[in-house]
Amino acid sequence: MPELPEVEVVRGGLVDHVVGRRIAAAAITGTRVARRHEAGPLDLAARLTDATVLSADRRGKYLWLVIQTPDDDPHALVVHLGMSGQLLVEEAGAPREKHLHAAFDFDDDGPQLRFVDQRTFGGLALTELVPDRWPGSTHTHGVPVPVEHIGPDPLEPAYDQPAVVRALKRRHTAIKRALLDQGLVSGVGNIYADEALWRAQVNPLRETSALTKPALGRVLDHATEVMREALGQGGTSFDALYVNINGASGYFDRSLHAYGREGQPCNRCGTPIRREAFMNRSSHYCPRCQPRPRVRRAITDLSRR
DNA sequence: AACCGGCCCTGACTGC
DNA sequence: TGCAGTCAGGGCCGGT
Repeated sequence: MPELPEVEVVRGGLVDHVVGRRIAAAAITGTRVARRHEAGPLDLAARLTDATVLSADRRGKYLWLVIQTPDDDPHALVVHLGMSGQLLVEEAGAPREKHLHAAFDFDDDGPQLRFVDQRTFGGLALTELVPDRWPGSTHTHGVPVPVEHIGPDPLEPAYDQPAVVRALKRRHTAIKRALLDQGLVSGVGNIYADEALWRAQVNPLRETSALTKPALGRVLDHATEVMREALGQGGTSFDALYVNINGASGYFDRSLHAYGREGQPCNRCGTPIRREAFMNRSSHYCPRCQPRPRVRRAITDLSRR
């Protein structure tokens, strides 16, 4: 499941293998992959033809190629990998993958760029670039319109952790839901949210406004740290012609303390890790190190009156 | 306005 | 063996 570290690995692959090349032909299969491109798949393919890739950029889990056509301003080809999306760099003659949705040929006759996605939660869209509203932004071409509402991720200079802590203090929602809200801080998905909360010893259901600012800071510090560690390991595991999202699989095996460990002993205290349904997902936590919040007194009192 | 739940999608797995 | 049901979850959308 691509979260920030996996998407960053893919971005690095695009920098190495795609940036600087000119698209000669784009083939989009079906309509679902381009559902966020309002003008449809044929328009998307047509407008990418003869476009030169200027850069590969990322914020959180959003990835985009800045492309330049001869008679237009730079635009963004936004790529979201969703749950199962992959970008592959392969020879044009390579067998078609079962869930191949898009293929790009380049005018240097080098390898193709392909978008493969089994579950098509991901997709492609060509959008305008707008100035980034966050101070300290390093996105020199701006950000795509669909990324405007996405908060900076912890690995970019525009990330302002004290500001995020202040925003969390004003929220009245569970800390895990807040971590998964990409508008506040981006890049954290279900796996790293569970890991960060385990490391910080905070229950996923704790109210953000009820946590102290130092505790909120610790949660964010751990989220940042766990993603940095995953990136450090994931970045070593793809070869030259294969830009893969699965760089973190080895990391999962060795380093996860909470996610996917239901019933196994907590690595701090030995208590079996518990899994609970939350937001149509699962939360994994140690019931001893991360005790459930007490009854929400204010809400309970109100309901009794 | 903030918050929350439902939905999309397909392959792997489980239980009868 | 086959088949129905469940699970995985990022992001968007609509209801409260």
